[in-house]
Amino acid sequence: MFHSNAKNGTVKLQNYASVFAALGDETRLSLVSKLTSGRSHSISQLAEGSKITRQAVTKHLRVLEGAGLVHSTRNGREQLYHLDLRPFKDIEEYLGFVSKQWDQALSRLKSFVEDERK
Amino acid sequence: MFHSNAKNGTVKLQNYASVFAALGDETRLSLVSKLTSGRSHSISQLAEGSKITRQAVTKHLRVLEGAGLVHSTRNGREQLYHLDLRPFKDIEEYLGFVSKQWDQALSRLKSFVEDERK
DNA sequence: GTAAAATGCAACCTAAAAGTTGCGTGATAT
DNA sequence: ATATCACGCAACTTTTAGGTTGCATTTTAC
Repeated sequence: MFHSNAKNGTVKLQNYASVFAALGDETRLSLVSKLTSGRSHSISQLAEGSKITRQAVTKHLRVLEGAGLVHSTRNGREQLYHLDLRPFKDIEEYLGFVSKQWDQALSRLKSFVEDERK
Repeated sequence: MFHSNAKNGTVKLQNYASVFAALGDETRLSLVSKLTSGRSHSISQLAEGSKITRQAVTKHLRVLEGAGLVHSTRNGREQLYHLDLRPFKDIEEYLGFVSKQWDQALSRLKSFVEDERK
């Protein structure tokens, strides 16, 4: 199954799935929420106050990075993570597409029923 | 972490996570895509042509149902599934919220830098 | 009334996800 | 120079996800 997005790039369902899956975890959602501050955050910053270990946070960040939701750069001994909005926009668009399909299908069904009544 | 949506209901991050997680699987995404036709589909209908067993499809449908993305009704010996757009709208809104936070944070940072230069 | 269809349920298997501990290695502050 | 900070990596454990097979139950078609 395929679907073309705004920039006319063809995106496989698989790509969407990996982005959704990356966001499908409370810990990662709260990491994302911390990263919306605009600034880059180091792993230690992102891990402090957390109930899980720094190493576990690292794993989550790599899942997010694998889905393209964040990128990282090194600065001395720190690894800095920041958001990339593009995949967010992509799935937002996909969700809009699903809604649109559904709405159109419903209105087709509705007019079909109305035609049947005549 | 909390976030209020359009209908002023307070939604926990956990709820979003379960919706994202439900969509974070290729098989379930293609089930959703089948269900956008507007009509209800039975489990057997949804399973035919699939590489996995009918029982596995049932499990996926229950994950979707658990996240509120689909609902089911019984009709004789058939179990019919149909989409519910609300959770789709919810996470679409959440994604918009994240983008907005990020954009605002960036513009604050930008004006901060500009102030520093004066 | 019997066979076939549609489903539910339980037990089981396997692989992956989520998390831990332990240790090693560069950067940095003092 | 030497602690200490920030991190990477590897091994390991536990839990969950995804999938299967087998069988029972309820509808429905003929």
